[in-house]
Amino acid sequence: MRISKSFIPTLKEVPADAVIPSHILMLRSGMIRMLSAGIYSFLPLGYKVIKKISEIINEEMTAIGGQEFHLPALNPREIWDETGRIEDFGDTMFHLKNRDYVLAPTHEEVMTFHAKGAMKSYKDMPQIWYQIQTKFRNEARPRSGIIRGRQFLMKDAYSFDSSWEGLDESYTKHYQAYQNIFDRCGIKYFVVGASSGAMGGSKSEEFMVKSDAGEDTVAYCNSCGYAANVEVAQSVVEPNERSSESKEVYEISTPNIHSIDELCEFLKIDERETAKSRVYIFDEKPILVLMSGNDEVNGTKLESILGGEVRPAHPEELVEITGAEAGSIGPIGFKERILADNRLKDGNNLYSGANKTDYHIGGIDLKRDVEKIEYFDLRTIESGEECARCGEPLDVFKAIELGHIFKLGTKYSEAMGATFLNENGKANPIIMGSYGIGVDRVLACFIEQNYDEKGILWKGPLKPFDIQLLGLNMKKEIVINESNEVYELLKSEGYDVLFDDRRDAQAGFKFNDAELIGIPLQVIIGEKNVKEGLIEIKNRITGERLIIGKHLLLDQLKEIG
RNA sequence: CGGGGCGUAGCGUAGUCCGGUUAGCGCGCCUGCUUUGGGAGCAGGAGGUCGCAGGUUCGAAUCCUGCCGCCCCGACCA
Repeated sequence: MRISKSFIPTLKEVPADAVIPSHILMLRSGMIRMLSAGIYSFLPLGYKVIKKISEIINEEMTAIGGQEFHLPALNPREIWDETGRIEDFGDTMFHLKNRDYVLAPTHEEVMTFHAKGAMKSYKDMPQIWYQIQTKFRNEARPRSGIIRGRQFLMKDAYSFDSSWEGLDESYTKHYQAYQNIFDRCGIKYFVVGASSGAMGGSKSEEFMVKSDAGEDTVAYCNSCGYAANVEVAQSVVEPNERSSESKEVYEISTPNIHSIDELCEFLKIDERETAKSRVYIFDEKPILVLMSGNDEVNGTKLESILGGEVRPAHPEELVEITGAEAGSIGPIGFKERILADNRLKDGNNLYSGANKTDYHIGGIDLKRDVEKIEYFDLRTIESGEECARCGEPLDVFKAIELGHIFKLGTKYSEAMGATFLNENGKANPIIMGSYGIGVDRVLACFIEQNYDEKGILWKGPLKPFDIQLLGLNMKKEIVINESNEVYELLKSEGYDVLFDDRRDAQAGFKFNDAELIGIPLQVIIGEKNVKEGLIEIKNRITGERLIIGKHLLLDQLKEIG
């Protein structure tokens, strides 16, 4: 493709609104442009890569028996009412104003709708159906360029099985297909156990990419490979030691002390001698959650223990419930349910709030003084804690979710009445799985993992072109002729070539553009070399230059690769 | 949704606190000449509802009010 006839609007300067590398580079290299917050257009160069990713996904899905669909983004509200997910999604779902339609954020409902009545017999299954299409979510805060948008390209697959063993098989197939897909794309990733959240179902795993731009936090053990979203991650934390003697409970005046750090500073004590209180509302009733020191409550763990959603109590509610403001709340005298983290188990001589603003209580013995107390693993784990599997220190870092596979079970088939007849002629709900990949995130993640100060470093099958051909002075007849000739030659050999044939651009300008776009191989036609029958090949990644006789060009390119 | 920042030409920005020429600069764009292996030089030129609306004032990019948009942190996130 000739650049002079293409639309590849590169930018020399960094757009003010872009912050993370992939966003900056996609804008600068002319792959995307923003239309509105979280809504991006793919320009030809960007879309070309998207299609390459899609093609890899298609091949791997076909390999496990997947069949591609094209589904409506516009959905009647009823099918979402059937599964109750209008409420689950809440404000995250887009609703149309002038007709009772929603914009689909995912496609369990539509796929189940089609499976219903079509999968009549156990003989009709297994099936794997998938699509690669735009999804819509009314994200409260889009961010990080393409990584979190209000509309995004997602591949989602659904498996339909007549038995739980069949689901296991479909799940395993997808797991393997996903590994193939990400490996082929050249993405460095890892797999974590995850919470299935509002999707429902039992087992789920996420394919993650380590990145500061990520929105998930994961724990990873470099030693044994244990990996889990911090929502569910566990570590070994021994309960605090119990002193041999319990002091009496006593009240302390602690004016303007609101945090554990302030309390420790004020009383000259260690944070492990304190019990932090958090009040949550579950099922319209308050629950006190006690944590050791500054340990953070893990909301996901709390919700799975309680079996439902919780929310933190508002400041006004705190006063109403406990009689004290935040910072002075504690277990002594708290009349509702009390949960405590395992680390506090049977602790004594603890300091906590007095349920009286600006007062704390010391000498608390949880065993003696707090009758109804239930202990659970409620902590959010931290970097450096011991791996629950092998005991080595865990690494905790941010990551981007690229893929997510779920064993859905019968949540959707039951809700929508999608049943089949089994061997005994009995109607059973179809057993489903759901498997997603953020296609445009694959692009962003690849760039996050492959760039330098000059631009993108493409390699492998995602590269938008094989070779960038630079004609350095396209006003000189000799360079024009030579580069046109080389262009035709490379094309005829099957290379996909981006030909910088711009007449007015300076050499340095072309070099910088080529490095920004980042095609792995550059073939450079300069006047001096042409006159000596020479041609230059440059490796974008290593910067290595080779000047060779023109007749050796094809051999040399084959050798490189 | 809470907190913070920003909005001036296609891009990046100065000016805004403290109101007062014709809103300035760099890049890009157009014309011509020169240059041609690391983001060219000279000359000439085009391009602005200063986010929108209202208000204060003799006078508003600048002050006030409301709204909209974008970015960052947080909350939320199948």
